[in-house]
Amino acid sequence: MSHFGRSGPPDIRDTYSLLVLNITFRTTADDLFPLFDKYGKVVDVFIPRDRRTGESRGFAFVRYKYADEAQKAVERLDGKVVDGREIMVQFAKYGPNAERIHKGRIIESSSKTKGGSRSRSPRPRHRDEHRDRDYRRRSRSRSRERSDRDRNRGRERDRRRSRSRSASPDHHKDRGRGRYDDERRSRSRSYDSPNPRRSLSPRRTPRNESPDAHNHNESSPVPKTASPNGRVVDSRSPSPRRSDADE
DNA sequence: GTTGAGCGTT
Repeated sequence: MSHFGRSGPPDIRDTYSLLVLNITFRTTADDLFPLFDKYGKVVDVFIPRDRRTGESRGFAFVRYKYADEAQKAVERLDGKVVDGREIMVQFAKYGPNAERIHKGRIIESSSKTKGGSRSRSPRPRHRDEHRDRDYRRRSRSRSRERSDRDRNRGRERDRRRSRSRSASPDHHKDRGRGRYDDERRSRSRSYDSPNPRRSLSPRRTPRNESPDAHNHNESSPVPKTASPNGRVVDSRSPSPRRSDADE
């Protein structure tokens, strides 16, 4: 789905994929193409977008025809400020089919049965990792907090993130229980009180006519329960007055 | 209208 008019990947037989990160959400392939094409022959520029919203995910894939040009583009465009945002250009590590990529080129996994785990290098060496690492670590800390907070209202976003970076497999279990627990707690706070009768007592609304007020007092829609003491107790409204008198 | 770690489409 690039501006080339071709559907899907054009030809990945001898192309070198570059991953462009930290780009703006409004940056399109057309904006990156002229930038990358100046440093070499760009075969295709693809920007993954969200299936539902269709918004850009913040990164793009640029495929070069030659590795040397791709390498040059990486060193040239990496760190370049595009649209007011510093982009990060690096060789793609993973292919479209989850195939491993070596130096940007796709390597057939069937050729070699290498049990290379993707999480082997969570943070490949960067150009300036001595200070970049600390900077990014701090930045990610804030992100994590924000993500955890936003996860309460938007889980789909998180699901999209958890493609390979799944935090912990225990979350899927805790999620269901935690959600129910939250509801139960909320319910408990709302209804269950240290003293339910006192809670309902202050709810005196003489002017506010109850839903059953228009039903006339002769026919009460609410059955009244007679206490052993002989006192009539309303099962729906536990007699605020009596409660007040007793207490 | 927002967001900011990461790896991809017919």
